[in-house]
Amino acid sequence: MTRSNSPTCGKPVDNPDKTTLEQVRRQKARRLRERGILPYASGFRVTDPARSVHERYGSLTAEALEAEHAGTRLSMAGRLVALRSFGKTVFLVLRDRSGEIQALVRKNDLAEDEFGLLEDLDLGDHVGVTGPPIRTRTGELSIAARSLVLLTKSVRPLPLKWSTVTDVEIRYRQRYADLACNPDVAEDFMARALIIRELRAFLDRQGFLEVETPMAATLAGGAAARPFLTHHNALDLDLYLRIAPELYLKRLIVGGLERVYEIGKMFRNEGISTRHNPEFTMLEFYMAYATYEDLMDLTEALLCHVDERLCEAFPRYADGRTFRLARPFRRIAMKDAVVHRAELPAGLVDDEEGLRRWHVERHPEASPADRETIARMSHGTRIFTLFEEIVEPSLGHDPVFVVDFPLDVSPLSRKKETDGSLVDRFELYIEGRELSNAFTELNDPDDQAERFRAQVEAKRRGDEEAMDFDEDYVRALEYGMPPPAGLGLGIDRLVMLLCGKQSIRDVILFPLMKPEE
RNA sequence: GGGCUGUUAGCUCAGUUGGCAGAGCAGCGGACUUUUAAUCCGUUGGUCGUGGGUUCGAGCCCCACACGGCCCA
Repeated sequence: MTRSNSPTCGKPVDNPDKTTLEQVRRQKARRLRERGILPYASGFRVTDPARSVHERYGSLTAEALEAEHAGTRLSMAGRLVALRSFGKTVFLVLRDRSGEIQALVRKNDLAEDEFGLLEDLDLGDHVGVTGPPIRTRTGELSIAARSLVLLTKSVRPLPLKWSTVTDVEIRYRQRYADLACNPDVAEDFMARALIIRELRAFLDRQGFLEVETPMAATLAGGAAARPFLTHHNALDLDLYLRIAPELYLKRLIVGGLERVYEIGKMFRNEGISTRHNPEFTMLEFYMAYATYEDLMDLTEALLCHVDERLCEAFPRYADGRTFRLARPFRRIAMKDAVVHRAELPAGLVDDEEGLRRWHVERHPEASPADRETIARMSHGTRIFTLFEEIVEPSLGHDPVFVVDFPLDVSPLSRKKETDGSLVDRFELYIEGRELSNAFTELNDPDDQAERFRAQVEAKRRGDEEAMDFDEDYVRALEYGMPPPAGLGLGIDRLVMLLCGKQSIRDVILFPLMKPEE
């Protein structure tokens, strides 16, 4: 037989003829074919998923079921996850996407050849049963099988009993096996879907329009990151995969859409870690006539709404949390936080030369090249760096808005009217990790052009994450952008946070893995 | 990129000083018409991640590589 090698799954497709367990299952499939039973059937009318059987009959006694439902014919299909045989009575447990239900199979209730099917069933097969709801002697709600059909033979064994798949390498490379063996994992992804659904619901109610902007374009802007390069053959054109939708969404604000959002994949050509996957999902929204302060309020409301819905549907995610989403979230100014946390002498934070010396002296063990980098950074970049070094690790568990970022690290944000070295921007930290980044948008085309020129200069000096000059974007600003504020929020990190996952790979169905071999 | 660490049966894992490759579950054969990880009797199953090296002898020691995990940059 032939099998294709998928790129994410190099070796697991070993030679099936080498494992006895598979040979046995294939042998059973052959036997069934010889008896005229197809091991891979087509279709089955399911009218009663596991959960609905429990919901409808779970409160009825054995006597009530016997008296009122002896003639009821339920129909359910699922994966066989347990089989207990007593010779002429066999208990099956079937799992579908809604839950599990037991089927009681008695020899006397079935046609002769149908009962014989059990000989050739294995854990992992998909089967369909029909029959009335009953309660067994030990009180378990079950379907008393009047018919039993094999729908799909599983020729590769899954661990469905004592053990399960825990090896993360198998879990991420063969997510299908992970999902089939670990119902909690399926629930994690239902939670992810719910979170995204509720983000949309909240924004839709606020009058935002969901839009889609290009994933492949000739410029990669809107964030500091290295892009992936791809190629359009017909146009013989190099294209970048997007690193952020920001500049497109703001073009739509120029166009008058006023409130827009996009949820989609971003691609950043960087390393892999428990918090980074090269492709990830981000929400960005932009709102005309709003400021970053308005967005802090909106963000609090958004996150509290989503979390409330999540915990209603899946209460287990509220257990064991170390943070609390209680409004209003704490707000601190970046410079104040650095001064306070680093216990800087009065005035030093505004003394460019003095702060440089202080910063260099903080790193006596640094290599000459690193000391040179530290010495050369701009004053604003230095304050931002000191924030990351000194303040970030001590932010605590609860949500904190860090506000008033240096201009030098914010090429797209509007300058503060009271202090041109700062911008109207915040980042939201929860559990000490950055979750969201937002600012009042720069809508002055000349200022924007100047910031792009600074980025181009930084790129020329070797900063691979600096942006290119986006002339079309500046042209858009020249038409006039109603003053907006905008926010970006990492969906994967939000799901990690709300669902208590330590690795981004636990919230991405198919995380990037190196090919095996 | 650096440090530490893991890879043994389908799954989860033991494996002593370097001396015949182990367990539970799954599987296979048998008993059993109300079980809940059913039970009982019997039993099969291995390229010890890959490739070298040391040794009379390597799952174990050494080197390289592959793929993971954790920490750091």
